[in-house]
Amino acid sequence: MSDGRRPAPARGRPRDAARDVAILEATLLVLTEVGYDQLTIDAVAARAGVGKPTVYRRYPGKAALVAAAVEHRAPGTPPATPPGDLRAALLVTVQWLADQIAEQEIGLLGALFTGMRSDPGLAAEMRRILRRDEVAMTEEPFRNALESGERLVPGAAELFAEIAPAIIVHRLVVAGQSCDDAFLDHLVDDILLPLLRRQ
Amino acid sequence: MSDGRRPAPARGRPRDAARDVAILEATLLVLTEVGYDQLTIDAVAARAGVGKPTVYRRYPGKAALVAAAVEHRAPGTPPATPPGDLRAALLVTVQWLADQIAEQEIGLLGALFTGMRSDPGLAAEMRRILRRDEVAMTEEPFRNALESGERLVPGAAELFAEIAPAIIVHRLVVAGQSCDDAFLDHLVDDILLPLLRRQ
DNA sequence: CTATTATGTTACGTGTCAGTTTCGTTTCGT
DNA sequence: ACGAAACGAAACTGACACGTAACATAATAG
Repeated sequence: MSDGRRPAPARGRPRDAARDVAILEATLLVLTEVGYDQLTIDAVAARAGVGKPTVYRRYPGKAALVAAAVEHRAPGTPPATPPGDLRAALLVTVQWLADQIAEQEIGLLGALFTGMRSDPGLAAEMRRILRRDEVAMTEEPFRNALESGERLVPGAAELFAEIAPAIIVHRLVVAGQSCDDAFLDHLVDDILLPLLRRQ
Repeated sequence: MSDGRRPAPARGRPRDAARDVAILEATLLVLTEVGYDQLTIDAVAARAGVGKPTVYRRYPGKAALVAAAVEHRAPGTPPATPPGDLRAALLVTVQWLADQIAEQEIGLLGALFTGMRSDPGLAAEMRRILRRDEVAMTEEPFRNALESGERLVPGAAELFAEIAPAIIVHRLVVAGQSCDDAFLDHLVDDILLPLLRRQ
C-alpha cells in the first residue's frame, strides 16, 4: 500500500517533510473545527503556514487530503488501569474514552456524515480509521482490565467495544450533553457491569 | 409558540397552504438526500415544484427553512406488540426502530452535525426534535411491552430509550452495516434482555 | 370592479471556493 | 556552477449558490 513510485530521480529541490506533517495536522484541525464541507484548501494552507500550490502539489483535491489526514491521525494511548478492581478499571477507561470522543472523534464523525455522500470511497476510508481507533481505544484497555480475575461473559471485550462508544457518542451528539462523572458512573454501574459480569 | 402575528388583514391573494407543505416535504427529502451543506434553496424549490422567491417569501434562509421542515416532520407510529411475550415485543420494536432510523433519522443526524456549527439555535432545535421522536419511538412501545407481566428493573423504559437507538445509530454510521435480523437478535438477546430483566 | 398580494419565470449582482498559472526565490542533486 | 524542482505570494478563470429584483399573471378581499 506504500506508494510504489520513486522512479523519479528527484533531481531538483526535494519536498519538505516538515510541510507534509504541517499540512496533515492543519487539515485535522480545520476538519474538526468546521467540518468537511466548510473545509477549504485555503484555510488548510493558511493554518499550515504554507502556500496553496504546496497543498495541491501533494493532493489532487479535498477528498484525498482529508483521507490522508485521517490516516495520519494516531489515537491516544489508553491509561493504565488499577489491577484487581474491575469497576475502577472500567471507570478510568470510559472516562478516557469519553474525552477522546469528545475531543476528536466527533469532528471526524461529522466529516464522515457529510463527506460520505460526495465520495463513497472516502466514507469507507473514514469508517476503516474510526473502527481501527475504536478497537484500539476499547479492546486493549479491556484486555488489561480483564486480568483482574473477574468472571466475565464470553465476548466481553467485543461487547464493551460495541456498547460503550455507541452510548457515549449518542449522548454527546443527540442529547448534546457532556459526559460528566454522574453519567459515567451510570454507564458503568447500570449498563456495563451488569452486562459484562458472568451471572 | 404558534406565530403570534395575524394582524395583517390579508388583503391580497392568500398564500397557498399546499405550497407550504410541498416546500417542507421537499426540504426533508433534499436534506436526507444530500445533507445540510449541499442543500440549496434552488433544489428545494425545484423539488417542490415552486419558484425560488416563493421559498424566500416564507423563510429568510436555509437555517429557518430546515428548522421548520424538521419541526413539521412527524415520527411514524410504532407497531403493536404481541402481549405476554417480552422478547417478541422487543424484537418487533427494535426492528421498527432500526427501519425508522435508517430511513429518516440518519439524514437528520447529518444535518445536525453540520448545521450545529453554523447555527447553534438550529442545533438545539434539531436536538429537541430528535429527542422528541426518539422518546416517541421508544417509550411508548416499551410501555406496551411492559404489560407482559415480566419483572423488569426500575427505569427499564429509560434504559431502553438510552441504549437501543445509540447502538443502532452507531452500527449504521460508524460500522456502516445494515441492521439485519442477526444483529437485531443479538441486540435483544445479548444486550437488552439481560439488562432489563430483573435478576 | 379595484386594490392588493402571491406566484412563476427570468435575470442580475455578489461572494466564495476550486484549481491553475505566473513569477521571483530558494534549495537541492550532479 | 548549473539545472531542476519546490516554495510563497498573488492573480486569474470558472463554477456555483445566495439573495434580490423585474415583470406579467393569478387569486382574493372589499
